[in-house]
Amino acid sequence: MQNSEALTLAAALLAAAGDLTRRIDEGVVARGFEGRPAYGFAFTRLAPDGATVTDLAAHLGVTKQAASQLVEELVRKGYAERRPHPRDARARLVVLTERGWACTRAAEEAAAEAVGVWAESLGGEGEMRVLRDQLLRIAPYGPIRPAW
Amino acid sequence: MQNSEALTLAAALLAAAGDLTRRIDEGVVARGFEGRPAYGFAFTRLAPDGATVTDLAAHLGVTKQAASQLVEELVRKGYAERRPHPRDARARLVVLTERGWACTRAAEEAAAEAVGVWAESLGGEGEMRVLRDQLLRIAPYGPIRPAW
DNA sequence: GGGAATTGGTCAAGCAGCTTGACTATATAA
DNA sequence: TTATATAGTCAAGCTGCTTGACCAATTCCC
Repeated sequence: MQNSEALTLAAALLAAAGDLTRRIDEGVVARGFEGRPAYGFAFTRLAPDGATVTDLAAHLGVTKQAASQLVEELVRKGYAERRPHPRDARARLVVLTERGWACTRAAEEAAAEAVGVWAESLGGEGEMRVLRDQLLRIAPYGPIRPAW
Repeated sequence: MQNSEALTLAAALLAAAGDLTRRIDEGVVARGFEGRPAYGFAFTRLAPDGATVTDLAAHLGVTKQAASQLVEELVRKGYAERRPHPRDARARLVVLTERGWACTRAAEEAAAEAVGVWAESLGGEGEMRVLRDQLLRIAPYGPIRPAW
């Protein structure tokens, strides 16, 4: 692959990521939730059993101070709540509220909708799975932080 | 594709884009240039024949004020210069200097290097071309702005 | 056990990079 | 000609992040 092609790939990746992020955010807003793009990706970490601020920071690729501010925002808007951590009195377990779950489902729906549009461009869902598997092999657990 | 899978795809896309952006930026710095990630993507627009501030703003997905500040930065660092536009006295054509071309090549090299690492994970360059073509079909001319 | 080092979380201040708003100069349309 | 649109810049403001300092709880290790 030529050098210039590689930079084109990077640009395409960023354009696609930006497009998807925007579509998901718009979809969430259209479903009656107020939010910013980071919410959806925070939810994916909080969803199963909750997470600490430090976990969330690592997942999003920001400092724990920034993650703490995000959690404060989520709590203020009623999407999450802080509970004492069962095994560590320093830590607090951040879990989704019912409204948080609803917003999570909205984000997932919006994501599915956006991906559906893409599937048409690519000619089917099979291709989407291929794309997803390729991406997951590239950056399986990387922090989700595509900002410039 | 299930809704939760779609959100996973989005996360993987963002993680991959973030990983690549970081690698390219580090590679450019390692080659002796000071810069931030936006530079490389500005260069891809300026490279062929130059561009106006407004062109650049559209390409990056920011306001023309932000693009103007970026150009000011590029000029100050010796990567670009402003010339009178041949057919429009309001506009100014921003073109790369020799140092700007050198930095562009460094960015392309860094991108190729980063993509090379990926190619190993995916099992070959052919797969990378598939990935690139898929992404280009998804967001062919979208603005390059993956921030949250 | 007990002191040192580590870790989880928050408060405070600062800043980079973007935005909106206002304005000038040139170009285009009526 | 007059009015409207476009290219660019200046100025101010704000959002979301960072670094630095700090306290409380935990873990390490002798």
